[in-house]
Amino acid sequence: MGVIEKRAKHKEEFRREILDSAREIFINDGYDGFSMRKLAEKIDYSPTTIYLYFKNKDDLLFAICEDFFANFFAELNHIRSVSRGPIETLRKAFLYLVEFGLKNPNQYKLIFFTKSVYGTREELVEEESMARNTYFVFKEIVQDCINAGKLREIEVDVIVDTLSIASHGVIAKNLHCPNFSKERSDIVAHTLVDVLLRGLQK
Amino acid sequence: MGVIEKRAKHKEEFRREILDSAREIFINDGYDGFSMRKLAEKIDYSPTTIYLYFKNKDDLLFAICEDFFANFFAELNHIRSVSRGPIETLRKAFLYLVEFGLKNPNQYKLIFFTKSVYGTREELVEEESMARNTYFVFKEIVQDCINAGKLREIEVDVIVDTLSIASHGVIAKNLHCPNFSKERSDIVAHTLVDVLLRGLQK
DNA sequence: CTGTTTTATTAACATCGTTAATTTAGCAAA
DNA sequence: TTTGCTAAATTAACGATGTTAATAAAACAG
Repeated sequence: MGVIEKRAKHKEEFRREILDSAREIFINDGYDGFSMRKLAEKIDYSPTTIYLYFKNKDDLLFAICEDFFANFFAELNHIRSVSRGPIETLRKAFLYLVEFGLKNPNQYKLIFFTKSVYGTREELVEEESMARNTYFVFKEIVQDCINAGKLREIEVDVIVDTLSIASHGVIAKNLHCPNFSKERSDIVAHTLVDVLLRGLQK
Repeated sequence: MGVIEKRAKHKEEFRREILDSAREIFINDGYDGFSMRKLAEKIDYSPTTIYLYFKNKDDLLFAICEDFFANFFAELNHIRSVSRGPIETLRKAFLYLVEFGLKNPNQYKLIFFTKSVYGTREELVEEESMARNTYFVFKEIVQDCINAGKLREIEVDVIVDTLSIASHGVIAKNLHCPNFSKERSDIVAHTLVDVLLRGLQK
């Protein structure tokens, strides 16, 4: 790209381009491997230019997380609208998260393990964000199962936590044991889901 | 400590002192928060002195991991020698790991989530290390249960993985949700252990 | 006391995130 | 077209990082 055309871009469009390049580096090289200078070189601008569009490195990570949760949020609503019962909804919702993690372990790690992007749960709930919206929908999906009398009467948040524990564990294992094959990851994950849901049902 | 006495120390003793200080910083400030200069200031030596005892930052982390696995290894052997059946051994062994994680989440994170200190499983198995020894003992404990006919006939490594998945998940959850209380962490962890072991038994 | 080895330090290099000061381009009004 | 303003981008720099090279100081063996 020539020097002259640099000015032609609109702000939002360019911001998106930066974000997409940033995500690539973050995913490939991890949080530590990412650097503003590396990103600058990739988009062919000077490092300081990035600061005109993002506050700092963590602001870039935050934007990437919000992107993810926006997609997850939409997917949860879609699943909810097409599936035929609360348990089926829950199973699909949970499997979507795990399968995303298995397909994109580095991104999963980036979002859930690298930094406490959204702070404590209280802080998460206080401030408006796509992560907050997603948390509420997931909780509602579990609550629907309880209301329909399909689950043993366990505190909603405990169930949500148990499921996210399982998901986090699968991906953590996947990340820590690189020669844990794709197929067995899938098998273990599905087995875990079945066991958990059966264990939770009446 | 005065300047003159610095020479009085023996190599091994000093190395141990550095390591203990390093662990404190690693645990309190995380992998990123740790710096050679910070450690140097803490032990009241110049940064480069550390390089006489450790190859680099990651070598310090490696030594800390080996320390942990040495303890874990000894504990597993002890549990094995005092418990009365293979299933009880497995339950205790697994609970020891999870409870260590709940008591020392930052250290657990440091060891299992921060870096791939030991590489792939093949690499882990190839090179002699306390982590390698620990892995083999844990696997043996599971194998003992299978040999005693106490478990459904599932591949040993799958069971080992499933258990470590659960453990990793509990700690990951604990780290990511700071106001996940100690009590509920314990409850969820123990529930998970029971469910898993019951699900695995015939 | 001398020579060698061990231990520690100072200085420096390359890289990082980030800020301040400055230049350049685009555009509207005179 | 020229003037002035604003937005966009850059250069230079600061402080901090991991790490290496060169050097000084202490400990010790002969």
